[in-house]
Amino acid sequence: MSDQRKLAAQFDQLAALMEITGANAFRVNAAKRVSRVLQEFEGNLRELAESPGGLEAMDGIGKGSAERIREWCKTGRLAERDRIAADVPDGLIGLLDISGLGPKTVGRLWREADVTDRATLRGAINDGRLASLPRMGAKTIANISDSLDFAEKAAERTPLGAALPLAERLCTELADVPGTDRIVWAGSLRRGCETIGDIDLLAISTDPASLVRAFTEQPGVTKVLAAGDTKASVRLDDRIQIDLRIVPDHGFGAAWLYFTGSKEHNVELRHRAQQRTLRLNEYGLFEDDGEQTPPQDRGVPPLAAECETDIYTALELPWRPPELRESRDDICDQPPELITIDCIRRDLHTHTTASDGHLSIRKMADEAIRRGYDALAITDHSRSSVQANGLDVERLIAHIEAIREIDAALPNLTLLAGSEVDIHADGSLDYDDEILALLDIVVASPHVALKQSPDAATARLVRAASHPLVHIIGHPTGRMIGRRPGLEPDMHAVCEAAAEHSTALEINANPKRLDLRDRHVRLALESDALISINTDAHQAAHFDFLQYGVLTGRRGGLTAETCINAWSLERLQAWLAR
DNA sequence: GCCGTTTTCGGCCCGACTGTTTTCAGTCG
Repeated sequence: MSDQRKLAAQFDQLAALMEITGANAFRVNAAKRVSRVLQEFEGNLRELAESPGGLEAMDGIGKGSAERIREWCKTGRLAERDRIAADVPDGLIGLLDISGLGPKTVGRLWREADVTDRATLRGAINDGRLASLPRMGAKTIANISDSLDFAEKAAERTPLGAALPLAERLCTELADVPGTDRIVWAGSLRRGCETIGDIDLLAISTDPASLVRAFTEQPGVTKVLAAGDTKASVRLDDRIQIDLRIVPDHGFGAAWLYFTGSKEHNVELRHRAQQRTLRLNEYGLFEDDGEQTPPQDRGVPPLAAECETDIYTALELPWRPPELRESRDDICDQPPELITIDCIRRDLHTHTTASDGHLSIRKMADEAIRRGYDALAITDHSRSSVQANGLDVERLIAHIEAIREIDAALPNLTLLAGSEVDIHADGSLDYDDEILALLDIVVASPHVALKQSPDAATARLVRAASHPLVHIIGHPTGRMIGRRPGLEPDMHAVCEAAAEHSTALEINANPKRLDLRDRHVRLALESDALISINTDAHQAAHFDFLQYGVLTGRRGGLTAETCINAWSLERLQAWLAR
């Protein structure tokens, strides 16, 4: 793990420990913010720590945190974290992840019921210790017990690739409930995050009670967490939480903005409103008349509420696409014209039965035609990928001929004969140059030695990206979301090398990969490197992964101009032949 | 702890829902 990721985890622990011990909430927030900043940071933390004022120049890092970061670089420890951790059991931090348990309750459970982790919490529920505490009624205890079960079953966040189809299905079904005029998703799903904590739905309805009833009584609901007039929450299949909010139609934009977040983006917008003596909440943007009671409860008409654009405009800001509403995004910057799924004209990384795909060349080509693509690259695995039935030179040459033959028979689709060539641990490639020269397109990808050191990974990817016959670096880090971290190269160096040699970096759209990830796309664009969004399809349905790759690209600020899949075919072919 | 076009102190987003208590604290997003 990189320095900053390790240190971010330390700051996260520090924040949790501070919360449990009742530290000032603003100090806790500051520590959480430092953790976020560090997770986003790409670069050499130790170098930055040594340059005077370097750390302090980062938003959210002040004098105190800068000192702590320097301390960690020197000693490998955060003394303040260690000091608090000496008094507080480790297992308490894990209790904060249990829905319904906040820092106050966890602190009480520890001090008053000797709870130190999930196991002792279960024990305290079973032996009645919890019930003896004040403000611990039967319902509260039952809820804690349920949440404890749930936390053990659904430990992981839901991948974008599972959450998006689920949200689409729920919206389609709930749209049929009488009185429902509109229903959409918001939250991290709308922002296109690679994993989703819970799904947020937002609806306009003339009959909220019916909608809430349909929502809480739908098949698969294993727990109703809340069911009010405007808000309901359920757990579905003991797997994921779904929140539903119902708002009046005239305030839809304000609500959609609010529930899309991110939290940090909302805070910034509110702050901007305050500077203008305005007040922003989920009901709209109002004049701030100094009254305590919320304006919507006093019949005060909002200055803007109906659509998101109105609110941004009233705050003298450009509208921002949801994918660019993270803490790293400056609300004042003019967002670029982001790429859309309609811009994509072709897939440049796919597999057939020649290696580990499920369909023939012809069937893959038919699918590409069905989707309106102008070209398709067939890029089966190279010889080292034995587990994937990689092609030796003889098979590859025959495969190239087969691809060219089918290409000749297809007037409306250009088939590109390619290969997904393994990048060896040292950065050399799995075929000799004279073989690579026979191909229309070369996608070079790391598949093995994914635990090598950052320095070795950097050298490996820089070497591959600098190879004159390589067009695209496929899934550059080899990470699998939630399963393996993959390579952790110096991405600046990789992007610089890619830009210098006009090699494109892939956003692999498979939702298990999303590699490049969003922040790496940003780095690539800052270096003027090209991007390619590909699905790595092994069967027809995999072409649908495209949407996840596009979302990831958008989160990185990608435009059609920089994405080779959106170029005209002539431009692409000139670039391939360069 | 961080920050600044009310800048070195004083403020830091704001509302819904639940459970338990009876006016509100805690949690969540």
